[in-house]
Amino acid sequence: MHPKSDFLNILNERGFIHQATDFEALDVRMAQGPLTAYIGFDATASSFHVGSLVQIMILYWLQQTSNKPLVLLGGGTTKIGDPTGKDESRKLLNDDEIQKNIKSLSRVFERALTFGKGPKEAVLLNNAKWIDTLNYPDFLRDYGIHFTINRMLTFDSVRLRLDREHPMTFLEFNYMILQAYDFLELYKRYECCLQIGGADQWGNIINGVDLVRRVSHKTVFGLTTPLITTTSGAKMGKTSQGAVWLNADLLSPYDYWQFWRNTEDKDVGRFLRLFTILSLKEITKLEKLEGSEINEAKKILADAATAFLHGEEAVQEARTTAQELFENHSLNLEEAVLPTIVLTKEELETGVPLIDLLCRLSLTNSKGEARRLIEGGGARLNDAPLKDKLFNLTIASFESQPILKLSAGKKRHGLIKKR
RNA sequence: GGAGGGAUGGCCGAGCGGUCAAAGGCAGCAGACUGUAAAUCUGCCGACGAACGUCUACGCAGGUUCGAAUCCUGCUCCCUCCA
Repeated sequence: MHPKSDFLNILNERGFIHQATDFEALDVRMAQGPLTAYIGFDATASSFHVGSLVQIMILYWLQQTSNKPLVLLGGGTTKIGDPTGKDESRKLLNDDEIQKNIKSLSRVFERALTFGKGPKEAVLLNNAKWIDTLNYPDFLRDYGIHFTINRMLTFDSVRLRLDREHPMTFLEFNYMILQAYDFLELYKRYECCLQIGGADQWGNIINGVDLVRRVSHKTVFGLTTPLITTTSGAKMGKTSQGAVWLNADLLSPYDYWQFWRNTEDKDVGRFLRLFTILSLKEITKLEKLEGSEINEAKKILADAATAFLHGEEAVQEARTTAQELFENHSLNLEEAVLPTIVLTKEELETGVPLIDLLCRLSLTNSKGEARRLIEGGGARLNDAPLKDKLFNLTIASFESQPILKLSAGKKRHGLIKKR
């Protein structure tokens, strides 16, 4: 497969393509000149996590290849709840929560995309704008007529539920119609003729393609990306501390950097292609590294992925801290970007239990967990294992240094300062 | 409307009056080995407490019992069959 258009060529080389409605025709169209494409996102949480990063990268590449990306945040559709891939309906969010989520979600695009009114500038949209004002009977007459139940029942999102004998409400059943309508609306407003989404969105996407053809008699396209898992088959990005969030207030750039640094060997090449904007030439070179040398590639992956999201400055901080922490074992505690707590004089006089410190630094989620960590030998103060679960931190510990490092295991660390 | 089956910890799934904070698996955490990898082995894996322990938890609300995830009643939701 050798696509003629820059965009599809890049996507193809980097492993972004799973399925397309008419790949050849789309390629011809894209080779002719810029086009407008959209990706829709749910507003069910206040931040994206790494699972959505593939789509964000694609928006970036769209813009880099002179196409116009539309970012659609589903203020309207989130109220319905996408049943795709779920066995049970989600609890519904109210308008307030959705509004807040949209605001918080949209920040992620600031660094990846340039927004504006120009031909290749991105536009951020909220489908509540057209969905909230729909009139039920009119909508049914104008668009309901284009959907048959027979066909709707064959879509995975519906069929799997039915097969498993799980209930699907009429509300959820309508989701695909509304997503199809989004595509039509964007076609009319922006001449958007390509929708991209994850592999699970295929059904929703082809419904949109069909609707545009039926209503406007135009051919538009759909393209899906593969579901990204690690080589071990696990879905990417969950830890005991929660999901790998993209917003810095939920996951610090340092932790984000660490996430990529800890990539499995076998995933490095694939992830470099997908989640960084490094040239393929460079990636090919990095992929050839073997044995422990592949760690260099992992660092570059972490740098590049973090830079894309959080900027160069955050990378420097994260990398310096990581290097001192893991390689030189000489952490400059003054400048390290680790979670930090500051203890008052009074606290140090009475003494602060080690267990509390672990919790306050979010190294453990409960006191019991902290206790177990200590018992298991995973707690360290300035790299010295601390097996006394009743240990009390007092001013005495600060005698030789002003800042202490507290660790849970070899990878998670926090700092303790005194006022 | 009638008859029957079901709802268990983040997920899957056993338990069917005491020995149940609930088998087993997955996920997660820590230790060992390594390369901040994988695989493997070991330990941990509801909350609080130094600890005897206390509290919360087997859909919800009551009840029987010395004692209930387990029995009874009502309710909610799901499934199957009949109308």
